[in-house]
Amino acid sequence: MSAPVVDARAAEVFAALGDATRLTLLATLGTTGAATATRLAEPLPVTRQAVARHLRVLEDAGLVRSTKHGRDVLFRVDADALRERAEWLVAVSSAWDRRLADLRTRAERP
Amino acid sequence: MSAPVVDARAAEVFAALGDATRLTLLATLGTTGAATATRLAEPLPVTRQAVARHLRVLEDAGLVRSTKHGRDVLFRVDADALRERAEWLVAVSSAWDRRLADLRTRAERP
DNA sequence: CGGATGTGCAATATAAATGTTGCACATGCG
DNA sequence: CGCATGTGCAACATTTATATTGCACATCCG
Repeated sequence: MSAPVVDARAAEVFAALGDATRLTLLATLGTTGAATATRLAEPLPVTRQAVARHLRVLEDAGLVRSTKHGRDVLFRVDADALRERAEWLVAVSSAWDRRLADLRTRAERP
Repeated sequence: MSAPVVDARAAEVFAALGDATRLTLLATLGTTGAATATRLAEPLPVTRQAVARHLRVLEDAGLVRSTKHGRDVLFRVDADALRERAEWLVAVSSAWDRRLADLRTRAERP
C-alpha cells in the first residue's frame, strides 16, 4: 500500500514515450505545430487507425492535446507538460546522483 | 531510411522507465546504493525472477549496472546515464516549446 | 563436508500492446 | 444534392511483455 501514485503516473508518461513511432509523431508535431491523424500517417508505414491509437496514448499521458475543427481533429504537442516531465526526471536523477556520491564517500571514509 | 537511430535508442530507454515496478526498483537503488535481485524482490509482490528480468531491461537500457561479488550480483543505478537522458529530453522539449511559440507568433502576426 | 542461499535458464500461462480490415457516420465542397 | 475526405468504433490476428514454477548449479559459512 506504499506505492505512490506518482510512480504509476510517471510510468504511464514514460511508457507513452517508449515507442519509436510515438517519438516520431512527437517530433513531427514539435516541428510542424499541428496536424491530423490522417496527415501524420501519410509518411509512416502504418495505417491511419494505428496512428490515431498512438495519438490517443500520447494524449492520455498528457503529452499532446487535440482540438476539433469542423471535420478534422488537430493534434499538437503540449510542450509544457513534456518539459515538466523531463525536468522532474532530471531532478530525480540528480538527487540519486548526489545520494550515491554521498554513499560512496561514506564507504571510503567511514 | 530516414528514421534516426537515436529514436530507437531513446524509445528503449523510455520504455524501460515506463513500468511502475522498474521505477520502484530505480528508486530503491537510488536511495540504498546497491542491492541484489533477491533483496530487491523481498518487499515487492513479485518473484525474484521477475525482478531479475526487470533489472535486465534496465541494464539493457543503460540505466543500471551490475557487478558480480562472489555468489551474488549487485545492481546499482547509473545516475549519470539517467541524468543524461533526462537532460536530452529537456533539451528536446524546450526546443519544441520555442518552435511552437514561434509558430504561434507568426500565426498571430503574419 | 553439507546445508543454506543466490543465480540462471527453460517451459509455460496470461495479459497487454500493436496493427489491420471493414464499416458507419459526419463534414466540406463543387 | 452528391461525392470526396476525415473520424470513430468494432472484430480480429499477431506479437511482445510480464510473471510463475521448476530445476540445476555455484558460492558462502557453520
